[in-house]
Amino acid sequence: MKLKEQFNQKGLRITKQRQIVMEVVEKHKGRHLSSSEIFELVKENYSGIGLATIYRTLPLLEKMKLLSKICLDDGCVRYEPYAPKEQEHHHLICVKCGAVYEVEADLLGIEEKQIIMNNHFSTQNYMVKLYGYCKTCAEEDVV
Amino acid sequence: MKLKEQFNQKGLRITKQRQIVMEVVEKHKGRHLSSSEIFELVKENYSGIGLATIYRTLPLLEKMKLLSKICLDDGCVRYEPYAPKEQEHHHLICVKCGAVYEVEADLLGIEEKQIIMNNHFSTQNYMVKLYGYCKTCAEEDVV
DNA sequence: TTTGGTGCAAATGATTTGCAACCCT
DNA sequence: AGGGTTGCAAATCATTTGCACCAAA
Repeated sequence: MKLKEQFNQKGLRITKQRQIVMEVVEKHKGRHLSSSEIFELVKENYSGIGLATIYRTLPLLEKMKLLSKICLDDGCVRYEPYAPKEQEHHHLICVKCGAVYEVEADLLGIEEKQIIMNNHFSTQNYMVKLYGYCKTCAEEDVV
Repeated sequence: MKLKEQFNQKGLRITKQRQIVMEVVEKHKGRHLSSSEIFELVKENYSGIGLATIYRTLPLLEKMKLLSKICLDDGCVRYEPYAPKEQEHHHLICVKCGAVYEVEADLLGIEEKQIIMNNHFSTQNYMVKLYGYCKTCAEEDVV
C-alpha cells in the first residue's frame, strides 16, 4: 500500500483515523465537505473519533497532496480529493441558492499565463471561482 | 451625493459610520483589508465605532455593490473596493510568504466562457486565485 | 520501547445576535 | 415621532492547543 509508505517515509504513522478520513473524502468526490461534515461521516465508521483529530488530519493530508483545500466563501474550509494538474477543475457558485458545480477544464490559456509570468510570479496551480446563476435559479428569476 | 440616494431608495440610512467605512476601504485600494483591520482604521477617525457595526456594515456594502468580499484562505473575510466588470482583477497568492498581488486582466477567453455556458450557468463575475511563488520567494528557494 | 497520534476539554478568534439607547429622515 | 442603527456584552461557530493516555513501528 503506497499510502503507508508515503507516511512512513516522513516518520509519520498511518492510523485507522487517517485512513478513514481519506476514504470518506474520496467516497464523496464531487461534494465539497467541510471539516464537521467529514467528522460526522467518519463517525459512522469510527465512532470514537475526536473533532480535534479531524482538524489535525485534514491539513496534514493537504500538505501531502492527498486532499485539496477549497474555500467557497461560506465561512468554513472544505476539502475534496486532490486533483493533479491534468485534472484541474473549477467551481461555479450560484449566488442565489449556493449550489456549487464543477467544470473540468484548463480555463487559462497561454496568453493569460503569460500575463501572469510578466508579474514575476511562478504559478503552481490556480483555482477559478465563478459566481452567477445556475439553470434552476435563472429560470425562477424569469417568473 | 449619490451614495446617500442609493441608501435612501432602499429605506436605508447613510450614517457617519457607513461613510467612514467606505472611505477607509477606498483609501486603501490594493490592500485586502480584514474586518478587524477595517475596524482599527475606522477607529482612527471615529473612535466610538463598535466592532459589531463593522460586521453589520461590510455585508451591507457588499450587497449594494460598493465593496467586494474576498476570501484569501487565511481564515478571515477581506474586502476591497468594488470593481466593475471592466476592471476585473485577480489575485496571485504566494504559498510561501502569503503575499498577495493583483493582476488586472480578463483571464478567461471566449472559448472558456463557452465551456461554462455549456454547463447551463450564467456567469455574473468570476475570481481567479493563483497559487505559486512570488519573485522574492522563488529566488530564495534557489539559495 | 519509543515517539508520534488521539480524545477531551479548555482556549482562541472570527462573526453574530439581543437589547436598550440613539439619531437619520 | 418612528423606525433604522449603533454600541456593548453575551452567544455562536470554526478552529487550535495543552495534556495525559494510547498505539504504530
